[in-house]
Amino acid sequence: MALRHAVLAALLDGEYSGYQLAKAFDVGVANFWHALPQQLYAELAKLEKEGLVAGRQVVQESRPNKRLFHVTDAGRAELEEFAAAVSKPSFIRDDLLVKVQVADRIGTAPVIEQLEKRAAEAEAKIELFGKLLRQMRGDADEEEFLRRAERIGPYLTCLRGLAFEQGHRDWCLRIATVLRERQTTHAAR
Amino acid sequence: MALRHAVLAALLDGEYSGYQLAKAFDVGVANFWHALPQQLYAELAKLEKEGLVAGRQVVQESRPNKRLFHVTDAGRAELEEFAAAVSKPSFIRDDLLVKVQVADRIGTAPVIEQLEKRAAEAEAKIELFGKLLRQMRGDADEEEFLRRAERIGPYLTCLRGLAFEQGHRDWCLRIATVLRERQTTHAAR
DNA sequence: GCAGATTAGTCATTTTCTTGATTATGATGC
DNA sequence: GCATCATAATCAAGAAAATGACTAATCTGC
Repeated sequence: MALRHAVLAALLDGEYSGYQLAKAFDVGVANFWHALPQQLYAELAKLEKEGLVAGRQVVQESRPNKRLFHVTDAGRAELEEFAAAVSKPSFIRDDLLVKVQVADRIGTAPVIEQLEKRAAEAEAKIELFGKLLRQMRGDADEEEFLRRAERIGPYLTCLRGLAFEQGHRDWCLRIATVLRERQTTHAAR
Repeated sequence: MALRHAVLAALLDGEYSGYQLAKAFDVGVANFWHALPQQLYAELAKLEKEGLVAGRQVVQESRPNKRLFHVTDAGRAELEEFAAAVSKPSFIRDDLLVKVQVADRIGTAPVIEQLEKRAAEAEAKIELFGKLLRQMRGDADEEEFLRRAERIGPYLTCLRGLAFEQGHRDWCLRIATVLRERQTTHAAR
């Protein structure tokens, strides 16, 4: 029961269709969770059956009809319970780390390539998150915004996303450099 | 097929029993992957059946007997293939982020507590990783070590673990402070 | 005017991960 | 001397997540 609460959290800020949620939980903007469309549609169905969210049909002319969902009182209560419960620790789980772990034993070239590709992807996300943050806080500076604004949840999670991507980018570039230099100096193997 | 390669990677540095692996993949030292004992025993069984690892029985007197595993040539080939294949992007997936996302809507107190607990856990890991790094590089300074040492894979992944935990700790403390200050100034809700 | 992208959603299968319980022995703490 | 911890592993069940394929409409670019 994990995606469940992420969906409720995302729906707290308004009505969204499964499709819209899917976009938010996919590339980039997934600043606090990630999931595929199929998972979201399935989770929404379950949540609706349990009365934690409710949907309403919206008939569209130029587009397929859609269903917009919002959190019910029961859903809000569920979220409150969740927020008070102990959270499970978060672990890193990343293909690239496994590859780096063995890079010096089994050929560094392909790993270096991937590190640099990753760094570029991280860079793109950094820019995206930077834009989102600026958008959210408007004219105010950050301190000011965090003190006064009504709604800061999304800003705070986005900050974590930004820091994560910066750390990721820095590490990727550093490791790529280290491996590259060893390639030329160690020459052999 | 992901844990699979993490296990192969871990076994690259020597022979380990399922139990030993389980400890390495559990708390703390899981600097590049995390898994429970049951998963590891299951994965080892599969890997052995496919000939990617081989085990040998070690009879012990003062302890239950154990089986030590090592990577076979086929296993090493599998790892090489894996290292060259595209890696799937890494996503944050963390209960706490979900809670922060909704904290300002549904009671901040329990979330602040958890943020501070997390920060302390991160701090503990930071110290652990710091010790591990010092241990691995011995007398040499980092630059020196990374240029000259035979085996640097585990050092590099540990660096990522360290940076991740530092980022995590900093964010937790910052957000806890922000939420706490809002609690007193915003007073209401 | 047609290919391809975008919006909107569903179904089925498989893989992975988590939870919980169970066995057995020796070592360690008090 | 008894309780508990550490070593070493297995089994079963269930929840969660990932993969792949499919429908159907409209809008956009060339």
